Amino acid sequence: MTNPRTGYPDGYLIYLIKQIDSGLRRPFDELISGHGISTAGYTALTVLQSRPGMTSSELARRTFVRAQTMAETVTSLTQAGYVRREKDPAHGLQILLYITDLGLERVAELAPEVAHLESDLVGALGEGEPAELIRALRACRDALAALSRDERPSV
Amino acid sequence: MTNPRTGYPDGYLIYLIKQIDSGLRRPFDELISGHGISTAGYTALTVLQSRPGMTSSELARRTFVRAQTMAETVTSLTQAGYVRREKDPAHGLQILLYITDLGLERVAELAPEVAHLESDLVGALGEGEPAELIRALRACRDALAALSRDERPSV
DNA sequence: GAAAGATTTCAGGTAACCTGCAATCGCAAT
DNA sequence: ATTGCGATTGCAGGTTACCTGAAATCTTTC
Repeated sequence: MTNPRTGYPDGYLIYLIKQIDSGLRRPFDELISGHGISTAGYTALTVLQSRPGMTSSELARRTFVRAQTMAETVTSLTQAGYVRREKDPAHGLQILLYITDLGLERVAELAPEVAHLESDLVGALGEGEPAELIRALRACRDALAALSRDERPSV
Repeated sequence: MTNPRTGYPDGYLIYLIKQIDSGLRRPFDELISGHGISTAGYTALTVLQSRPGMTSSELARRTFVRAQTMAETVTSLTQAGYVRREKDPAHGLQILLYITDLGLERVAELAPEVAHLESDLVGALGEGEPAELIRALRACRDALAALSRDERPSV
C-alpha cells in the first residue's frame, strides 16, 4: 500500500505527474493557440532550437513518441515554415531538421508567457527548491529513457 | 531566456513534466490494459478509493478536466461495474459515486505493478529525495488548482 | 418567485497518440 | 558482391481522452 521508496501510497508520484500535466494542458493550450502552433509542435520546436540538425526519429525517441507520430508533427511544422528539412549529405536516408527564423520568432514570442506560467507553477516553492525539483525530474526522465531503450529497442 | 526562479531556461520545468508524462504513458498503458480498464478510468478509480462519495463534477475539478469529460469516464466505469452511483438524499441533483468491491479488486490487482514502475522511475534518486519530490509536486499541483479556480470559476 | 449557479446528459468535434505495412538506404557478414 | 538486418521515412486507418455547445433539472440567492 505504501511505497517505502516514496513514503506515500503506491502510484502517488505517477498520479501527481499526470495530474499536473493535465492541469497544465488548458493554460498551456490557451497560451500557444492563437500563435499558430500546437502543443506537440511547440515542444518539437524548442528541442530543435537547442539541438539543431536532429532527425525526426531522434526527436521521437527524445519525446517518447513513435517515429510516425513525430513525423506528422514535423510535417505540419515544415508546412508552416517553422522547420527546414535538409538531406544529410553523409546519410542518404536521414533528413536533418533545422528551426527557421520564423520558428525562432514564434518560440521567442511565447517565451515570456510560458515563463509566467512556470513562475505561477513554482510560486509556492522556497528558495532553491525549483532547481532541486528540476534536478530530480531529470533523473526520473533519464530512468524512463533507460527503461524504454531496454524494453523496446525499436518497434 | 533563463528563469531566475528555476535557474534553467524558460519552460524547462513544464517541458520536463510533459516529457515524463509522455514517457509514462506507454509503460502505464501496458500495465493496465489487459485488466479491463483505461488510464483515465484507473485515475478516477484511485481517487474514489481514497475519497468515496464524490460527485462526478468534483472528480472533474480534482483531475483538471471538464465535467462532461469525467462524466464519460464515470459512465464506462459504472457499466463495467467498478463504480456505483447513488442519488444524494439531501441534494436531489447530485449523484454520489462509490467504488465497488470489483473496482477495489482491480485497483489492488494493479498496485504491485504500478509500484514497480514507480520504483523504476525514482531508482536514480537518493535517500529521502522521492518524498521531497512529491512534496514539491504537491505544491505545484495546488498552485495550478488555485489558478484554474481563479481564471475559470466554472465554464 | 425569478434570476443565477451547479450538476448532469446528449451531440458533435479535435489533437495527439497508436498499430500495421511498405519503400528506401546504410552497414555488416557471409 | 549480395544477402540480410536495422533504421528512417511515408502512408493508411484507428483509438483515447480531451474539448465546445446546448438543454434539462435542481439549489441557492436576492
